[in-house]
Amino acid sequence: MTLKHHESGRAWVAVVRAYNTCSKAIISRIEPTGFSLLEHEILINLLLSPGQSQQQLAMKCFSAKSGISGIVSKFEERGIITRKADETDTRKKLLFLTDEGAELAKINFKIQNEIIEAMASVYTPEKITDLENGMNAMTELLKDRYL
Amino acid sequence: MTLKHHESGRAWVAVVRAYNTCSKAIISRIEPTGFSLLEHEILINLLLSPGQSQQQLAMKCFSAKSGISGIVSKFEERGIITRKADETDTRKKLLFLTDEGAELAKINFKIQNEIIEAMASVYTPEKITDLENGMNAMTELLKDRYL
DNA sequence: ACTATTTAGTTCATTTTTGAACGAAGTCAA
DNA sequence: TTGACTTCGTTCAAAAATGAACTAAATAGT
Repeated sequence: MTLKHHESGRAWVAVVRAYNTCSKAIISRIEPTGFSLLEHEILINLLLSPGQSQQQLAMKCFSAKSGISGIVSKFEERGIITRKADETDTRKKLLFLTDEGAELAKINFKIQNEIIEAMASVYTPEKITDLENGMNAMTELLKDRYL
Repeated sequence: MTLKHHESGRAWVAVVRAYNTCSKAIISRIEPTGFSLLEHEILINLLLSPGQSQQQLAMKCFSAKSGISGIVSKFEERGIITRKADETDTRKKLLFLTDEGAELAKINFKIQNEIIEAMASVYTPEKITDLENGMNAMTELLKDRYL
């Protein structure tokens, strides 16, 4: 075994760097809104896909459902989101942004979009699509083989 | 403003999914070694680049230097790493794996390599290089513009 | 040489995140 | 229907990560 990264290792390090740098950029830009990165992601997810359950949200945000539960409760008290019992499955609580929540979410969405568009500008549109397909293929492979 | 992701947004979501899925895969595979993900990354970083300071390590691992400090102290007590004062700057403590530490680090490195090689297999080698270059370009752009 | 500023590492209090246990609700098979 | 099993959300204690204050050491400007 060699003690150096192969091409794939270097490429993955680059992905990790980009991911973390982007996270820091988003965190610093959303800081004035008062939301944490996880809160921000919850808002954006509900803006784009209203009516999700907390479990679904936890999976999409890659965080524990206990954490989602707490933030969602807090947001409900603040009047940012509402929980509606699923009629076909009363265990589930379907989440929706209130009008006020949607306004706040849109602000965060805009900030994030600006950063992501800037990142994407280093690529051509075809390469962007390639990137999406490649990353999705990697994810599926990992899930099949390692999870 | 639309309420849907553009191509770039979808691509970035794919990157985030791949990143998080890969993290989970690594975590589950290194679990038997008893090291956390951050500990794992410290080991691999020191294996590939011995003699780093704690600050450098913190930046490479994208985590707070206080956390690095604690883990490094623990590792030193366990005999996994040694701290050597930098001769030209006595504030700095240069970190090296002991022989035992290097053995452990190699095990973790192998596990991680296997996963990353598998991910890379969905791409051609040229595309891997493209990916690396693109991600590095994104990182530099973000640092320039947002950090 | 002297002060002001910056940098490296530690410590500790706080915040965030996680995981396990639990109750309530749904599913499935006998 | 019953009983076993799974899933959804909550709670809470434990673990992990962070940020600010601090000491010591280096650097820069005067």
